[in-house]
Amino acid sequence: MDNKVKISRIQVNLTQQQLAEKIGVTRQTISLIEKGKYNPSLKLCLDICNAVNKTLDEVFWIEKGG
Amino acid sequence: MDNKVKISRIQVNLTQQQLAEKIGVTRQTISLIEKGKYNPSLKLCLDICNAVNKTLDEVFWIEKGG
DNA sequence: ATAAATTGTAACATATATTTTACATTATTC
DNA sequence: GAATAATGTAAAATATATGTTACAATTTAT
Repeated sequence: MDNKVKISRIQVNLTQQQLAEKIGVTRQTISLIEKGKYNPSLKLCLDICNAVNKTLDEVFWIEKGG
Repeated sequence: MDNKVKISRIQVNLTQQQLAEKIGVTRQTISLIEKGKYNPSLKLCLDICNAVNKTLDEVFWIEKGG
């Protein structure tokens, strides 16, 4: 479950805490998603995208092999 | 929770049942997602995209007002 | 119009995302 | 290097996605 949440978050200068609050979710949830240990809901993905000004593809799409 | 699963599925000539089997999920799950009554997991979204040859943005991204 | 296929939906069971609380570790600032 | 902020992580509780079974409604083909 790889993604680009962490890099996207840093690009808009948000801490996990701040992003979490902005979205209305727990800091732990953000942390686990960034670590790839959660399988987040679509709604949460969309909220994250919104907060970091990117689209789903930009944050959660992983190009398949080479 | 609007999306384009139904139209995407029809474009590749799959029934809900067939899509469900291809993904390894229940027909009901597909039905409810198409109806916008579920908030699917990212993994499931990715599986669906895979099955219908589209990206996350193409299937699950909703342009905001405008 | 009838039969068959496809889809909608409901109740209950199960798996798992998310919360809460709490503490340990790592990075940052002074 | 000490203090502070930021992050990683764990256990237990809760919310909710998904499975199972079953049946109704709708669509498609004959």
